[in-house]
Amino acid sequence: MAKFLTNKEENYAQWYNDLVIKADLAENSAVRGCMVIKPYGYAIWEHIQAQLDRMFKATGHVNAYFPLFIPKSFFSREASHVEGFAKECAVVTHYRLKMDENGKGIVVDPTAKLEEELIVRPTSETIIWNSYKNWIQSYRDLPILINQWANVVRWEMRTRLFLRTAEFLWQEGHTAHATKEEAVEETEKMIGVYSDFAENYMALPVIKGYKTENERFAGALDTYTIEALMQDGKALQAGTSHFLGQNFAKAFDVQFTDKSGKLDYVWATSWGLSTRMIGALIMAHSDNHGLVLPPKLAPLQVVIIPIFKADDQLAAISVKALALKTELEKAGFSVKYDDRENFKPGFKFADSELKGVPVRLAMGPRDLENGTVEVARRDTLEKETIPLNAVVGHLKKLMDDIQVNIFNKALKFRQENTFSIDTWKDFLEVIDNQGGFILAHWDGTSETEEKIKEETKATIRCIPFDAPPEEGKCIYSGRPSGKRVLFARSY
RNA sequence: CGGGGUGUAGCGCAGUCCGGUUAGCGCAUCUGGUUUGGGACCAGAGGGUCGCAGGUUCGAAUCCCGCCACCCCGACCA
Repeated sequence: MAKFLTNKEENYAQWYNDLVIKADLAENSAVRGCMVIKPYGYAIWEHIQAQLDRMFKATGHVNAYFPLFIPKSFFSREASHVEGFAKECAVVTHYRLKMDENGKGIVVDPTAKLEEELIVRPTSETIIWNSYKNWIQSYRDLPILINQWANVVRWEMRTRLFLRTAEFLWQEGHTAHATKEEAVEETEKMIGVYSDFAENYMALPVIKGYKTENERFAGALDTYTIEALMQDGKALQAGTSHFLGQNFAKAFDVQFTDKSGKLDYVWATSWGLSTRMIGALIMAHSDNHGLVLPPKLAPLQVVIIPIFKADDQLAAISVKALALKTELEKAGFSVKYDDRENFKPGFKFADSELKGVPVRLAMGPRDLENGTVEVARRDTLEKETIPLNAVVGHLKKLMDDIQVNIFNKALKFRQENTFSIDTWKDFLEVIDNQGGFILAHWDGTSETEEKIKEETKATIRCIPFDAPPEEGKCIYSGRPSGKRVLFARSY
């Protein structure tokens, strides 16, 4: 079965790579570390975008667009921000090429050196706050609630399709507020939007929490995260929301007059979610047959496959199948009729599974005779035959079932792979042998966190929002701790 | 950026150690025919700057030098 894919039990990393390529989501490009997102993969991103965009608008945000290039001087304004990103920035130094004087090829024109070098944005806080400075004078100008859909560049050493690429697509929200409380509320609201999106659209259960100081965004006072567990027991940070305090306002001198006429710095947040989510989607749900996509994000929800011997048979089936396609489309499903004549049904079945189409309908002579259609669901691979006139109603319910089922499956997996650990010995045992999430006590110091990372490669993924107070001793140092934090090896 | 591996037709590979006809094989593609309820078969055809650039040689996919890309493992990160 699935002879074109590496089994995920055999080699999970290879299975992932195979799947991205074979399902036609993306491929490597001629540029180191950069991927080509192919139409099928991009369609998934478009669904992610469309839904998130609706959710951003519903929470009062508007879209805008800021430049790809950031003057180097802007970058150095916020100290910890520069430090965080300096090592992975692409820099534009020249603005012109010319023909090589020795006649061969084209070279950078050394006379066209930029006076001030430009950084290709790894994130846009600085360029955006430089604009906000001009937009904000009074409390009446606040809040500013802007999102941008953009590409960013982070010069990564080691890349993997979707999970970590030198250039990736994302959205970044950047908001400005009059009060700390309002900014914190925004930060919380947006991690809530992400978690709602992850769980209800991606069918991906996530744990919301605070990042530790070590794992925090460069320049943030507080970073909130949603953490998901992949099928190989590694964690993946699926979205982050940052409370930036007044750091960027101070760096760019953005002050406003409040109601009482007093001058104060503006409070900021930023939040982002990237094409990495597609990697999460793959690793959370898919199997050895291929992708498993949640109906709410699948580019194609239903594929109809005709089964026929002779041309006149195909013609008869096509009439019914196309009528069904129209009916399903009217009901809001995205449907493809796969009447390619150069492939046998078996191939098409396998192909629809590889691509993760949630529901497959097969229609052959038998069905024509009986007025039925065969319905196969991708998540469980179960098949059943139902009357043609009941298909629309059936699929409406089935799509919901699939959406819920893959969420529950992922949730069950997470529950079975989350361990409450109290001794260092058990911690090592679990990290090395099964992976997964570990809930354990931690003394709250960066030193301990570093030591644990060095010795086990596990990091604190987050301090869960809902971690109940519980007296205990740090798993590593034995010092007192007031609650458990979430450890895992991560992507 | 360090260690290891790979690069030969669209894809997967053999050939490279030990240089020597016209660079092969499978899949895919095209044509014709037979097929079609879980990855069809037969016959024929097309498709190659052997990753790129130098060098050694009468002769280089093969040997030498440099570069590039990808994969795996580390360090760094969303």
